[in-house]
Amino acid sequence: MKLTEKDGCVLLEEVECLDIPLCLDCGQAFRFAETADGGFHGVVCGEILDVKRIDDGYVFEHTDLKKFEKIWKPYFDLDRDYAEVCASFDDENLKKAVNEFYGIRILRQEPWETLCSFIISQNNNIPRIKGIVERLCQNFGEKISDCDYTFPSYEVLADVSVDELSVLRAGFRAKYISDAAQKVKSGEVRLYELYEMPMDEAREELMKIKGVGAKVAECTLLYGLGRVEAFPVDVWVKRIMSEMYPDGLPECTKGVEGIAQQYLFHWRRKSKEFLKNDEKTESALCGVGS
DNA sequence: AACCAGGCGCATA
DNA sequence: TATGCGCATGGT
Repeated sequence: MKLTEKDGCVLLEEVECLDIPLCLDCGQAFRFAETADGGFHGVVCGEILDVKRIDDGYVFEHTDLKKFEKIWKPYFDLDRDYAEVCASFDDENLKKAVNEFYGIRILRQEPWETLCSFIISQNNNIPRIKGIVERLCQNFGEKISDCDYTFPSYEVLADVSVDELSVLRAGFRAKYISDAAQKVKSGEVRLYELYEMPMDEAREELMKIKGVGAKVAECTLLYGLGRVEAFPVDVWVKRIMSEMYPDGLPECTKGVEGIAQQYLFHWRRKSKEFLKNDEKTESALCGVGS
């Protein structure tokens, strides 16, 4: 990894397996948007991220080496050797997924933001999840620029009534957000102790919250607490498991199931390889009743 | 106009 | 333990 500071920017070069646009747009984070110049813009831990590709590296705007070490290096999990992890995947499907979407990493997002975002994600679609999260920040976060807001803290949200949360248009999820904020604030849920807690205990801790089941707990542990052994199973991963791994995940994913999951998830959703069959399935389903 | 969306809580057996 | 249904809202 090579870092160079210049004019209030940091140039990042020589990192294997890092595709930042892909990381920010593969369904693990909900606060980023592509800019007109092909970069990405968002807010992380109160810091504005503006990043774009340049030659073989990336330019991070309005930051310096110190801030980069503190915020962006952990956020993009730059100390983990993903090339090595990917190379260890001794499995045909995983190899295809990695080959087509090389550079996906598991983001180390802020735990509360992750928990809250994935509560909102349930029975929901990504464009609307993003809208709700955006309104959450605009209404209850701190304004840090003309158009940027921080993600609101659990302390703030714990004192916002479910009724006041109706501006989010989050539907039945509003009461879950409120319950989560209150339980984290009171210490009933020890969110910031989940980094090293045994996985089963960590899952149970999160599932004390109303609206947090196995899937949301697993996503929080994976994307929020860097627990790469977590394995969220959603509708897409269910498809993968039944289509490709009826007897369970291959041995080579042991300990990094979450990383394997992210590649498989994105591949199964986005690869052209599956488009035809999925359309066929849909039209077949549509045709049943008519 | 039904049906679906990175699920979950609750009721029922 | 295992199913199945309803749920707020918005997009096709």
